[in-house]
Amino acid sequence: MTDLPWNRPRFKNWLAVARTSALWHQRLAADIAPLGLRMNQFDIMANLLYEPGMTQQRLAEKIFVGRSNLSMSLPDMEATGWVRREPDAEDRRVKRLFLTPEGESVARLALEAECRLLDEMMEALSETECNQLGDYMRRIGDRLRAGAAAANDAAR
Amino acid sequence: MTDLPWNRPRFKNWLAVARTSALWHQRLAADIAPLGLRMNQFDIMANLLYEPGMTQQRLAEKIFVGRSNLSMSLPDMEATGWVRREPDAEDRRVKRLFLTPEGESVARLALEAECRLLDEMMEALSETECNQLGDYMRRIGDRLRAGAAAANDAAR
DNA sequence: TTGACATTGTTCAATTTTGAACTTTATATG
DNA sequence: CATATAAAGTTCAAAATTGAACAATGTCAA
Repeated sequence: MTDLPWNRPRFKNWLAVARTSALWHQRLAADIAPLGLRMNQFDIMANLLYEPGMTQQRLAEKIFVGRSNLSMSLPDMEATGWVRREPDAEDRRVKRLFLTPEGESVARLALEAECRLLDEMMEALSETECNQLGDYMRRIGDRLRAGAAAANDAAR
Repeated sequence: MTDLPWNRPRFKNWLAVARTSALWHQRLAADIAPLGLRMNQFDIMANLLYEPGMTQQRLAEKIFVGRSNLSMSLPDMEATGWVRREPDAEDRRVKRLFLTPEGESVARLALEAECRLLDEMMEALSETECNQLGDYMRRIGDRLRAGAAAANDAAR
């Protein structure tokens, strides 16, 4: 492969994925900013709304961030009154994370904003196409995770 | 909308897009790290390989980053010997960006790594499906851009 | 039980990223 | 022409993010 990959189908098509995701990230960030939320915080809160009681460790993995990131940002969110951390009864190392009522209502507002954006952009696809899109991305994601695990094993 | 959106098709499917993109970002970052490249630098160099002579302004837009970001990182990359900046003849405000020969060879290596990763993960899709994926994402991207433009006009 | 190892979360300094103010140059309008 | 406004790039301090070292707790095998 000495010539450039921009006309390879896989490359070109994935570029559309990467670009559109980045654009979406930017738009969503703008849409939730009025709520006083940054993307990082939104990720945290949406995950806690979906799965209350998460561990910091688990949350960090889900949002692709280091553990220290949460150690830095959670105290702020706790001070703001959005998040509550309570020590686990069984394992005294772990802290379990919950949204406060105020945190939950902010999270719901942000999710509504996300849904509005989603509705706007997903108008471009039929429901069938939308489902196909999800299917394709899940399949690719599975491959990626398998590859990451293999690379991990090799490094071990 | 008082109940949670996780079982809405649009939400669920887009979540797969967001998650898989993030995972891909992480894997690619790991794969190019041995070349001494960070993702930000890779984005810069790949774009300059594709379109030499870009303006800093234009490059910043393409990689979704502020102008100051480039003002900070380009001098480093120039010092490393990967990038060259030359003043535009017609407009003395702009600097045009080029890869040096060494920069180009690093960029090509990184692109090869990206192609390997792409081949690995795109095995999950047939060529038709891969093209559909690109098509869907381009259509969504168009919608997003239209919406962003509208929001911009409204703010004006 | 002990000792080695793994896991969870924190700390802290270093790196990266950002946004606002600024300089310089170009463009448009009266 | 003169003046106002816009655009390109830089600077700088503030904010966000990271990774490595660390403390505390849990696990497992001998």
